[in-house]
Amino acid sequence: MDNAYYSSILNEISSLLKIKGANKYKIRAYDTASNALRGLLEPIEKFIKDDSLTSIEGVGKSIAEDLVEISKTGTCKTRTELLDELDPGLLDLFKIQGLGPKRLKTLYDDLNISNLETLKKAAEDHKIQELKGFGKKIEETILAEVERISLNSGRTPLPAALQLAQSFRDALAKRDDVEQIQIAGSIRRQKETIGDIDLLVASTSDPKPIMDAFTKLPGVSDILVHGDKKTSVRTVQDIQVDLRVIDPQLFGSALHYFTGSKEHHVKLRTLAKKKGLKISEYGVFKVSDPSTPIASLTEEDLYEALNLPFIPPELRKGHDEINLAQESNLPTLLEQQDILGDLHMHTTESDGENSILEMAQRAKELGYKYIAITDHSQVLTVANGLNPRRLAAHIEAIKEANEQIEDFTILSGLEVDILKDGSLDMDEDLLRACDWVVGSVHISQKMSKEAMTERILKAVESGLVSTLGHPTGRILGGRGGYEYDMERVFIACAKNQVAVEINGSTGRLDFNAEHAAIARAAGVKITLGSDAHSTHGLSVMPFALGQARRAGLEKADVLNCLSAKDLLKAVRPSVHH
DNA sequence: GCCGTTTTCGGCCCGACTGTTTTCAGTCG
Repeated sequence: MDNAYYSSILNEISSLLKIKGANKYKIRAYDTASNALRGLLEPIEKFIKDDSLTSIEGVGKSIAEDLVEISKTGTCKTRTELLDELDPGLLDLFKIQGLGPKRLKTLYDDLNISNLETLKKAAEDHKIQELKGFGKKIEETILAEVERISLNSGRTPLPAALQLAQSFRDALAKRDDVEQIQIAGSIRRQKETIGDIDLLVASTSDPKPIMDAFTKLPGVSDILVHGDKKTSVRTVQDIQVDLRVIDPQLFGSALHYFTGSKEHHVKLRTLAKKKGLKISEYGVFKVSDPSTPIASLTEEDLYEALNLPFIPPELRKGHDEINLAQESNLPTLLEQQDILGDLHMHTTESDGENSILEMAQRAKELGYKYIAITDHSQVLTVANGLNPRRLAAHIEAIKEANEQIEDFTILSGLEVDILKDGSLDMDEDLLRACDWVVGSVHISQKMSKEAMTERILKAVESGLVSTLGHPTGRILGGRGGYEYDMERVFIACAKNQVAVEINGSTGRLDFNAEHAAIARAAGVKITLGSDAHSTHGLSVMPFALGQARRAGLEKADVLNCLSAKDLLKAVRPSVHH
């Protein structure tokens, strides 16, 4: 069981406790612990073995006992007792906007509503509006929400959400009364999937016309909230967009508030309180003087008022970033200009749309010093993968192209398939002849965890692979990826000097930040690759960068920060000696 | 339920908006 599983169980307990009407701080304790587990760099089993669960911030005696039980049985008494008492179908009802724990409890107690079906029936029969605290409007909302949820649910991949956010941002930026506009929320934190889009506008004029215009933008299907300071709409893609308009003097504190995460705010505001300060979207205030903010213009000012260094948005997860900031141990995050090359791309030789030279020229325009050309190997017939004869010729063609471009290096390479038995889909001497080899699993993804682990280990131990390409195989918002013992693979990668990739292609973002952070902690180096299939595709690198930053990676962790020469020395010691 | 260079008991972030109210609870972020 991975940490995400433990985290999800605690989260479920929290939801059940809410319906039960438990103490809200007890509920929060389960939420806090759930979030803390997501930030761990080592498997929970390790903490259990060392009897050190309570060293995790937010995990005390009770939750530690729950976790031990979960490791043995997959569940725990706290959870099973709640499920005996409450219907598990209730958990689905949390997706309905406007229904929180209190109203859900009323519906459950008074009308025995415990799932979406019974909820829909009761709303259609107009039973709900008769309940105390409910009315006609809520009943209508419920019906609309049940319909919406059955059609669509879940989070939107970051790349798609960013595109939508930018279109809203650009539309509003044209207005004269909009002095400044910025995308905040989980997009700014580079979360790989997005729940809703948050936009912040700075304006000295009346916010109302701005918010009215916002509700009338193309693509808006519903207006959810329309107040003096905040407006929320839903788009035709069923994504919620929140807009807040604020005085420019308060932009920093508002941006900070609107960027989140919620967990970061709770921790930071608790710290502020201990210092006799109060933080809100309107600034940092002394408790003794709640009328004049001591910081509000920039986020830097806000952190400074708390005697902290600036914490980049990507790190604001409510994990250990505030502690690190207090100790001056925050990582110096990787920047775009630190990335000297792109280490995964395709050309017309397999399934790409552009030539070697076209890719190189575009990469040079983007500011890179080198690229690796990594077309597919032969088993991927659908992608026109290369057999040994064609690869030999391709290596020559890459060398020729390299002669035709100045102050730039084109590395010859291959994205070689890791076959079902762990062997590599190419002759060994040709793999040795390549500068750079991305080893990837594409075919036969359905196999047992044990077999997949052995398969990948064999490739890692071959000494021929530079980096593992899109290491989980997951598709963002699609299939979940194959399972294997990541800890064992990381240990082997560190030992054999094999890196792991953060693949920036918009459908993948694989590894994500959480996996990359765990890999780094295990001593594994990271590579970034666009997996571009055209010159256009080279521009997705910021997504890989975003995951790297969210993982807390520094220059020293990422091989793309090395020169082409040093890069090759960092991997495959038996090939490059 | 968790936590503690103020505390092992008594706290636990802060504000906007809506609908159902007659001054506010519930929800959301």
